[in-house]
Amino acid sequence: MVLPKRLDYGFNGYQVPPMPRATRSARGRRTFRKRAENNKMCPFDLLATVAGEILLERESSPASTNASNEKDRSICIEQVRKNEDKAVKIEPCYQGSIDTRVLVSELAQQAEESPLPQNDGHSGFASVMSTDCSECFVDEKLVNGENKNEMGSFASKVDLGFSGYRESGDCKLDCGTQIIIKDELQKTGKVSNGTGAGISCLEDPGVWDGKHSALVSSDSSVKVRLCGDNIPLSSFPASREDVKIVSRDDDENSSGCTHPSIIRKSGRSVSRIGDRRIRKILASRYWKVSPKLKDETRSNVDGDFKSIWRNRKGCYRRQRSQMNIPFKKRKFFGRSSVSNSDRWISCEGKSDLLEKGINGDTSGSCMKTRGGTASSVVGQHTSIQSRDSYVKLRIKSFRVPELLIEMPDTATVGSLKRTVMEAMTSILGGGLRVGVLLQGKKVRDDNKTLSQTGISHDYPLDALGFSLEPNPSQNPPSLCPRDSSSILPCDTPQPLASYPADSTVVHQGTCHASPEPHMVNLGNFIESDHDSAPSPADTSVDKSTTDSKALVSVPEINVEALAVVPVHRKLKRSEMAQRRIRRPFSVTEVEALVQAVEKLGTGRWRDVKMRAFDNAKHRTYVDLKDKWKTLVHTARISPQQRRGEPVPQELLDRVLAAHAYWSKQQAKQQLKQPPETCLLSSEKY
DNA sequence: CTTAGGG
DNA sequence: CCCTAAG
Repeated sequence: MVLPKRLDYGFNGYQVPPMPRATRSARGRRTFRKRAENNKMCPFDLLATVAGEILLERESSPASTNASNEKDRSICIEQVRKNEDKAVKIEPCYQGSIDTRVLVSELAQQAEESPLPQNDGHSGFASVMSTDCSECFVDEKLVNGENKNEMGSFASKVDLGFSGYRESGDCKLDCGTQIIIKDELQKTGKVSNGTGAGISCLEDPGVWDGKHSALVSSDSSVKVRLCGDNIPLSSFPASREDVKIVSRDDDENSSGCTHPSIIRKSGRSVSRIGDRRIRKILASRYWKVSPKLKDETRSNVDGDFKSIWRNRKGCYRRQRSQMNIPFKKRKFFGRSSVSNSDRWISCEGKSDLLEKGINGDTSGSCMKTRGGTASSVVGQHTSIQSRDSYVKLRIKSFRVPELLIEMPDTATVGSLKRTVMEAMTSILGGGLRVGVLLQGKKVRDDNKTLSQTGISHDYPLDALGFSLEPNPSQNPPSLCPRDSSSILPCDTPQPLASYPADSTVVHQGTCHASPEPHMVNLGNFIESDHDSAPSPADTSVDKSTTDSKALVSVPEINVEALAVVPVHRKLKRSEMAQRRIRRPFSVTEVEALVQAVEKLGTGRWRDVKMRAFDNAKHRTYVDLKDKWKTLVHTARISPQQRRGEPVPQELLDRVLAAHAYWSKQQAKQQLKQPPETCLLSSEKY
C-alpha cells in the first residue's frame, strides 16, 4: 500500500485541508502576531485584567477638589461600612492620620463579637484594610486634578452601594471578575467547620498600620513602594549588573518601609553617565509596623504608579525590559550591595493599584491575614444570590504584591515608569498563586469543597477574600492547580486539565463554559482579552507624573522630553532585554499540540498555532515548535531524566509516532521519489 | 512573516 | 525561550 503523496493526508489518516488562504493573509498574521505579543505577559490574565480594569477606573475616577497641602500628598480613605445600610464611606484624609482610618470588618459585624471600631485603625478589624495603597492613586488625582470627570468628587463615591449594585459613575461592575463556582456539596446541606472565624488582623493590628510611611531621607534615591507583600526574591525574575534587587527582611522585626533609609545605599552616582542604573528593591514583606510609626513623615510618589499602570498595554507590548535578563546575568544584591549614589531621596508610598473597592462599586472589603498574605484582595463580594448550589463571586480587585524600587534621583520619570512596569511584570510573570481567605483566615485545605469550607450560596461572601501570593516554587501553574482551580480558571491553561466540568467561569460578564479537557483550542481559557487595558497616550501620563512633585527627582521633564525617552537607543535596548516569562506547557496544552501536529505535521507551526492555540496569545508558533522539539527530546529520554510536570507516556508515544511519521513525510517530499520510504510508512502505520 | 535550528 | 539565517 502506498500512502498518498499529498501531505494533506497526514498522520493517522487525518485529512488536512490546506489552510485557507485567507488565514494566511499578511494582515491576519500580523494581527495574530500582535495579539500574541500583546499577551506576552499575562500568565496571570486575571491579575492583569483586574489591574487593568482598576486602572481604568482610577483614571476615570473622580478627582476631589479637596486637594491637600503640598506636603501631604497622600490620602487615606476611610471606608466605613455600616451595619444597616452597608454603605461604604470613603473619605479623604491626609497623611499622619492613618490611625483615623476605619477598618471595619464586615466579618466582625457578622460575628457580632464586638462593636465596630470606628476611627480606630488599631483595633484592626482589618478585614477592610490597606486602603492606603489605593489612596495613592487617588491622591495623585487630587493633586493633578486631572480626573475631575464624571463624579466630580469623592463625595460622589462616598456612599456607594455596598453590594456593588449602586454604582458610582465610574464603577464598572462589568469589569469585575465574576466567578461562579458550583458548590456541589451544597446539597448535602452540610456546612462544616472551616469557616474560620479568626480575624487574624485583629491579632495584629500593626500589620497594616504605618503602611503609608515614606520617608524622605537625605540621600537622593527614590524609593517607591508598591503595595504588596511577601514576594520572595526568587519571584523577581529580573536583574542584571546594573539592576539591583534587594530583598527586604520579611521578618516581623523588619520595620518595613517605615525605615526606608536602611535600604539606602551609598556609592557613586551613575546618573551622569546617563546609564539607567536602577535599583529595584523587591520587598517581600507585609506591613507589620508598630502604630507609633504612623506619624512619620511621609511622602508619596505613588502617582507614578498610576501612570505606570496606565501604560500597561504599551508596556506589555514591549515586554522586553531590563528586568528580565537571562538568569545567568542576574545578580541579587543584598542591602550592603553596591551603591550608586550618596544622595538619594527615599520616599515611599504604596500604591495599591487595585483598591477597586474604593471606587465604590464594591464594599471594598479587603482582607489581610496576619501572616502577611502577599497581597490581598480588595472588594470581592457576592454579586448575586445564586440559585441552585452555585456560589457566585465577584473579585473586584487584587492587590499587587509589594514592590520596592529604588533608583537614582537622576533617573528619568520615564525610566521610573519602565522600572515599575518591569517590576510589576516580573512579579506577575514570576508566578503568583491565589490564596483564599475566609473571614481573614487563610483557607489552606484545597481539597475541601466550598460548602465544607463554609462557602455556599447563602454564605456571606463578603467575608471571602482572595489574595495573590508569590508562588514560592515558581512552579508551573499545573503544579498547584488545586490552589486556584476554583478561582482562577481563566488564569492559566492548566486549570483546564484539572478543572471539573461542573464549574463555570464568568469573566467580565461573559460566560465561558468550561471547556472539555480535550478541546483543541485552549485559547478561550487561556486568554482573557483585556488588552483593552488603558493605554492612554503617554503624554497624559507623563504629564501627571511630571506634575507630581513627589517624584520630581529629575529636573522638570516636560512631556516632550519624556516622550522622547523611549526612543533612546539605550532604553530601547534595555527594554528589548526583557525575556518572556517562562510558562511551562500544561499536559492539556501538550495534548492539544500533539493532536494538532499529528494532523498538520511538523512544518506548519503557524497552522498548528492557529488550530490549537489560536487564542493562547502567549504561545507563538515558535513556542509550539520549540515545545515540540523538547517533547520529542523528552520522549526519547528516560522518564527519570524528565523534569517538570510529567507528560503522560501516552502522549509522548504519540509524539514519537507523529514525529517519525512526519519526518518521513518530509524526507519523502525532499527526495521526490522515496519508494522505500513509503513502504516503511505503510508498514508502520 | 514563517521556518528551522542552534543557543 | 531567544536569536537568526533563509526563504
